Amino acid sequence: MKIGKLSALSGVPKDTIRYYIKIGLLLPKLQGSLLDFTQRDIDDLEIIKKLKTMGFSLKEIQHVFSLRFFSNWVEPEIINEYIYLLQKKQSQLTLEIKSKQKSHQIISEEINKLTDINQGKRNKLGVPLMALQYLACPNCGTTLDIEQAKMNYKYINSGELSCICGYKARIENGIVLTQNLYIGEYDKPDLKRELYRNLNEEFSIHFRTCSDLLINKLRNLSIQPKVALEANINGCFYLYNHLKELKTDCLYIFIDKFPETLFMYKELIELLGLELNILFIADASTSYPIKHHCVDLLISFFGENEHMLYHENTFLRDTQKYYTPDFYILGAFMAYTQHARSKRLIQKKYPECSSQTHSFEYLHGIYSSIPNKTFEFKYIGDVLKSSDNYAFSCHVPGETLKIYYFSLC
Amino acid sequence: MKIGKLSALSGVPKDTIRYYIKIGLLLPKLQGSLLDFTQRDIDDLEIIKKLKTMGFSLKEIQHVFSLRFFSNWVEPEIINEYIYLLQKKQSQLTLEIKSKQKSHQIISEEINKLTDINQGKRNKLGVPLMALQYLACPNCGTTLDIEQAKMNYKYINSGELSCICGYKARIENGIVLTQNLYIGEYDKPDLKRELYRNLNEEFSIHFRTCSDLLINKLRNLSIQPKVALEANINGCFYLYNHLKELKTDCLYIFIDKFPETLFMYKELIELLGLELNILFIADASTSYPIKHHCVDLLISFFGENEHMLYHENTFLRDTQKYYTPDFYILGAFMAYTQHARSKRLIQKKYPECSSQTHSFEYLHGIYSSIPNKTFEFKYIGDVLKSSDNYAFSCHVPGETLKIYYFSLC
DNA sequence: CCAACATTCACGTTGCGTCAGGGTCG
DNA sequence: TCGACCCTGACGCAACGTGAATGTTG
Repeated sequence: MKIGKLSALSGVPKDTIRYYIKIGLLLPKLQGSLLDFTQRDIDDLEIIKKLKTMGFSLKEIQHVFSLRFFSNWVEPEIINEYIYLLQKKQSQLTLEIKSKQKSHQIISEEINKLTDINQGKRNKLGVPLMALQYLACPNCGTTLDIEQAKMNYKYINSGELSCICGYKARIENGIVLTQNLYIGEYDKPDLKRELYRNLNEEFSIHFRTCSDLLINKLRNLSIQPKVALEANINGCFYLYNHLKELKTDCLYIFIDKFPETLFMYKELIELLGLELNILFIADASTSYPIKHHCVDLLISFFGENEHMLYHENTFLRDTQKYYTPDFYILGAFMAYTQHARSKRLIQKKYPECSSQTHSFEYLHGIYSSIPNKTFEFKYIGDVLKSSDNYAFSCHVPGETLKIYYFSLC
Repeated sequence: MKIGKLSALSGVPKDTIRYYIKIGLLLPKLQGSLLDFTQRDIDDLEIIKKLKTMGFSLKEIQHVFSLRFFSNWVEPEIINEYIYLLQKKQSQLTLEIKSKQKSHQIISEEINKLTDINQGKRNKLGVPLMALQYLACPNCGTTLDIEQAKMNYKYINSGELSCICGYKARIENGIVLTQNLYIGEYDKPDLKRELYRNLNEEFSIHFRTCSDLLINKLRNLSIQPKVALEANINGCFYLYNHLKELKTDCLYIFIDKFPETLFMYKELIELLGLELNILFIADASTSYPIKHHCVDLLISFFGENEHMLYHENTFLRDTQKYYTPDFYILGAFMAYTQHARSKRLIQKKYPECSSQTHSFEYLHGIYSSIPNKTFEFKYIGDVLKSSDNYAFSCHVPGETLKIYYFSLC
């Protein structure tokens, strides 16, 4: 009988049979180079199957086979040894069963804990009163009037913002909505946070490494910021993952072109029950209703990558007017080499894209040219392949996407 | 904190921690080339431990970590996904528990079956009546007288054998005991069959391969033997492992220098309940109380190796007178190369040993010189290392012990 | 200067699965 | 000549353990 037939007969894959032969569990005859199985081999295979269902390893089965082969299976000592093996295996199984039951129970406890988790305090957020001093008309720079405001002791929930020059905006659900809506067709709000679901391992590790570097830098800053800004949070929202570590005496301005994205994150942040001052602004331009020269920290976690998909210049240049003289930037950036095909794919997919997209040299040039500031960066690693929907779905597998952490102080 | 401290603190081996780092589960800071762990790493490690006790694989833990890292652990969708993972793991555990319980039960059944096994019929053996025609005085070749015999319809259990020349032997417990007792000090009866316990794998496989070849040859012989002989069974007893396959119309003569060994095997064989004609002879010489020219099959399964430890010549030469003209031999032999140190160790340990011990060339020469016979052999494989107590405890590890199957027809 | 740490690298474990590359048979 | 078999050999997985060779620190 050839191997195919034995396999069909016994239900054991051919490779497995060959493996058993290799380790000496089965010793079929050879006809030339062909294996030739007999009834003995069929019987042996059945015994192997049985011992395997009992939980024996192949090595242990070897041992049983050798007992069997050299003993006619009648010698009391041998039978007793076999029974001993069986009993040992049984008690081993008992232990394993107990351990698995324990695991089962621990999981039950964990599930119970989780169903409680959302019962914690919930902290409804809005435009913090302390943020009002930073609001200003983007056209004339004067303070904005507020009408029909609904508020509590700490937050404004809704109202109408206006300037004598005619600029208008409103607060809805605690979020500042300007009249600069995104009308492009090349981006959509990521309300399911899918970006964070399909992270491949390589990217994820570099991502977290950057993240660690950034949070450590933030912790050890000699001067703590008063006003921090993170924009383009639909693309990647760094501070969201570190809210618990943030100081409460700072104003955090989170800007995105999609109100939906902001609403989503606001609700999620409310679940955390934190006492943070957060100003959410929905605006698709770079003319924000905030005062000039008041932001002293910019978080740009792949923010420049995102920004330059829709603008020719860097976010830094487009928003330069908002920063204090001694502001600083912490961020991360991903870059392709100059002539990477991935780059051209991006430019095709995003027609508004900068000609300098994903160019670290360009970023370096711009950031280094800021007077009185030091641009520092660290090369973190390469990603050779991105998951679908990631890196803007334009990463040609095999091309190196370099990940950088940087700071401008 | 350095790795040693974290290891001591958490109870997780250093190598394991390093492994977790390698696969990106832990991402500690680096200080030069030294790892520097913080509270975050301690927490992560605790979570890993917990998830592992729940039965998650490291890859699954990776996934949980990524959920945790990117979600603040409050987003309902993420929490639900985690709960889903937990539940999936639980049902997987349930399946595993059931499977193990099944295994446990199967083992119980097997143990029950085994306790019944020895209840089978038992067949008390003795000197078969049909063997009497082959008994003869080794001195004068005449038939032997039997006195004070105890017997049933088939076997003689005890009695006194004598020849007019003065030769004496007796039957005790169904075994023929001559007056040639082993008085040497270099061998002992192996009543625990320890030889077969410590077989290493390599040897075992070759052993079984030889065994298969031999039994197949035996099955396919054109002329079935009438009288088969196997001696030196204390060293290795081939036919014992194949009794169920033997024809019942043949006389099997099993000879050994130790009555104890024969008694042991006789009892074991009785457990099998077979209807075989077996003549057990205890004799330390090669002058057996059997007729000349009556044996037509000799089984020499490493028998020559054993014999030549105590005799200068081969067993074949020493017992040539007992064979019919058209007898044949089936056997196996193990050999060292000419100047192997293992060989010299054997000669030191067994001072009565042949100068040609373990020499396949010598065996080949002797066996090939038998007129009208063909010596065929097959090289089976090498053994580089023998277990303790095996190959006469003289195998220098690394030296090749060659295994041969052979036949003389 | 030595011991006690640390690092990287590579290979072994178990029970196969999965190619790649090539042979043989009808 | 093609497909259906067969062979050997190598590599991969999980979760580390175990060395060896080679720093680094107190």
